[in-house]
Parts: sequence; structure tokens; C-alpha cells
Amino acid sequence: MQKTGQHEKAFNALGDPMRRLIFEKLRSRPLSVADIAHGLPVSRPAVSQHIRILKDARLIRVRRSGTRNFCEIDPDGVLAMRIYLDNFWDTALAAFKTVAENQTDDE
Amino acid sequence: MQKTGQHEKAFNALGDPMRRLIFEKLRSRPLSVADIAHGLPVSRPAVSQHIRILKDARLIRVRRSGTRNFCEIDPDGVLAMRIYLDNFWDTALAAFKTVAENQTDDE
DNA sequence: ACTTACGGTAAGCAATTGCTTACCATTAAA
DNA sequence: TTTAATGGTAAGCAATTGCTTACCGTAAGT
Repeated sequence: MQKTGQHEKAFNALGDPMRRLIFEKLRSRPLSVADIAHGLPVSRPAVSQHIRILKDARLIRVRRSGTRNFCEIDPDGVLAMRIYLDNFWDTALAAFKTVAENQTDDE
Repeated sequence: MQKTGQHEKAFNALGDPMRRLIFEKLRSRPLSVADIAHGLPVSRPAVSQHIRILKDARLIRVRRSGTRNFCEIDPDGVLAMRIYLDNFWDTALAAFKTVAENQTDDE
């Protein structure tokens, strides 16, 4: 009973360029919200809102430390997308084969 | 020199629920535009517009046959996303390790 | 030639989304 | 305790996006 689409929210979250940018920033190391906002062409509250969406999609995790919120990649959401795409890939290629066979249906 | 982000358009395209639905419909077999629209809660022109975006993202291909346009999965866009995520996965996990090591920095 | 099926495009509208500026709460430093 | 740093949330606005209807072109069928 897999709860329909953990990947749905993830795709939705990464559908936005700014969120992909934030996601990329966290690729190599955890950063505080302010750190993330620094250098981005949007305000800090805007970043906060993006962070919530990324968190809901389980693409990042937020860990509080003092007054700062450190964000880091959450493997769960990333894995969900990988699994979905890997699975999609397999069935799509299988379908391709079937079509090819039916097309070369020659005996 | 990889041309910055073939995956960008793909993530953008799959960021929309209706486009994910269309994408899913094509998973097992090619379908005409009308076939895709049939059963969806939106008009056929709406489907046409989604198809263009999916095509631009190289997630689907369109092959004309008589008066019908058959859509099918394009492995290119899917592969681009897979490669991006696989790569992301690797570097993110490597970063996790580094953090863990520095955290247990006890001598 | 007429008609029907298929489907792309444009214009306009409605809903959603992303951003900003407030404002407030919490924690650490003075 | 006062002050500064950090950051979440709300309200409002602007831009984008997705949808519809209308229209037109092309290819098959009659």
C-alpha cells in the first residue's frame, strides 16, 4: 500500500527555478536560511516559503540550532524521484520493445 | 561542456499535475492527441499546449501519421533527469559523509 | 467537391503562484 | 534587561500559468 506518489510533491517542488537553485545550494553542505537567501535575487521571506515547500516534499530537512535553521538535503524525496524515474524508465523501454516487435511483426 | 541543464525544462514540465498525468498515460504505449485528451478533465487544446511543453522538454516525441499526431515517451528527457538525480545523489551523500566525519571530530 | 476527424494557435479570462513589506516570536549577546 | 540576529507567517500585489472558446489548416472518407 504505497501512499500514492511521494514523488508528486517532489516534482512539483523542483518545478520552480528558484527552488532548484536553493536545492543546488544545499548539494554540498547544509546552510542556514540566511545563508541560502544571501546572494539570491529574492527576499528572505520568499526563501522561507520555498523552504517550506521543499521540506513538505521531503527534499530537504530543517534542523534548528539556536536561533538558526539549518537546511540540508533529505535523501527521502530524492530517492522517491529516483525510484519513480527508474521504474518509469524500465516500463517505458519495455513498451518500446513491444511496439518494435509488433511493428516488425513478420512471420 | 554540458549545455547547462537539459533537465531544467524537464523538471519544469513535470512540475504540473496534468502533464504528469499525460506523461503517465504514455508510459505503456504511444497515443494520439485525441486519445490522450479522452478521459482527461480538460479540453483538447489544453492538452495540445501541455504536449508542446513536454515535447520542448524532450520528455515526449510527436510523430505524425496521416491526420493524427502520435505521442510517445522520449528517452532523452527522462535520461537527463535520471543522470542529474544520480549525480546529485552521489555528491549529496558524499557531503553527508564529510559532515558526519567533521561532526565526530573527536581527537 | 463536400464533409468529417484531427489538431495546432490565438485571445481572453480565471486561478495560481511568487514576491514584497510588514509584523511577531525566539534565542543569543551586551 | 535591553539589543541584535534569525526566521516564520500574513496580507496584498503582480506575474505567470492553465483553461476555455473560437478559428483555421490539413488529411481522409464519402
